[in-house]
Amino acid sequence: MAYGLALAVLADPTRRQVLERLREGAQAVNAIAAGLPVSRPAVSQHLKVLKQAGLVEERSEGARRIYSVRRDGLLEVRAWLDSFWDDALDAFKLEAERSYKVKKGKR
Amino acid sequence: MAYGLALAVLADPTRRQVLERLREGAQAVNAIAAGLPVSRPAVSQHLKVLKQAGLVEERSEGARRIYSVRRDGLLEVRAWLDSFWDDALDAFKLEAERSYKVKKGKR
DNA sequence: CAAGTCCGTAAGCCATGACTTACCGTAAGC
DNA sequence: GCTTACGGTAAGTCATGGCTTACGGACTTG
Repeated sequence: MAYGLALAVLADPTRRQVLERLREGAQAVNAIAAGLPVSRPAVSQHLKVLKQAGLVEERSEGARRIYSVRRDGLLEVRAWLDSFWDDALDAFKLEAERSYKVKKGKR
Repeated sequence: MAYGLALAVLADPTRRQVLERLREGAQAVNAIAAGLPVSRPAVSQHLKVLKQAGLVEERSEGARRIYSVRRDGLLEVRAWLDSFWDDALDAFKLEAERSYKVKKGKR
């Protein structure tokens, strides 16, 4: 239902780079900012927006804030895209979620 | 590969409304603009951008330009989202495409 | 061919948002 | 307790882009 906000947030290339960094695993803000072409405060701002959109989640670890991808947020966008295949929607969602759980279980 | 452009394009609410109108079937520009809260030229501009991003396609029918959704463009975005499930990606894509064809064939 | 429809493009306005530097609170280490 | 890392927030700048009105070209119809 919040796919609109998520899409607006995913529109920014820097923000997508942040997400891609997090794809490899949860990281602190400094670690994320290292290697990105923008300043650390800029990354902080992006993380705030990503969090509001439900695309990342934050956990405190001492003085550090560890961010990680929140896949449910991405699923909402996926669901909207799937809706363009109309009645195939339900099949998509079910299969997708089932596949994911199966994969996870295997590890 | 062009998912970046597609995401930037999908970020705009009006543009998504245009797409949603087209979900019900191919339409001419006037028909699309009717019911939308913006002017017809604005719709034209959005259609241009949507076309550049590969999200719609255009066909001429006399003086009218008929636009329709180009699902392959949406699939690129889907594929990128799926990549956040890493190796589950291939399974998703295969299942999704297969499901779609099955559904289509049933009609 | 003249009048009317369809729609793309140009020009200009204005709001939004991405970025920077500067600053401040909080936690950790010597 | 001081100093140093960590990172969120404020303020200000600047570019981007979505919208409008005005215009012009292409096709259709009488």
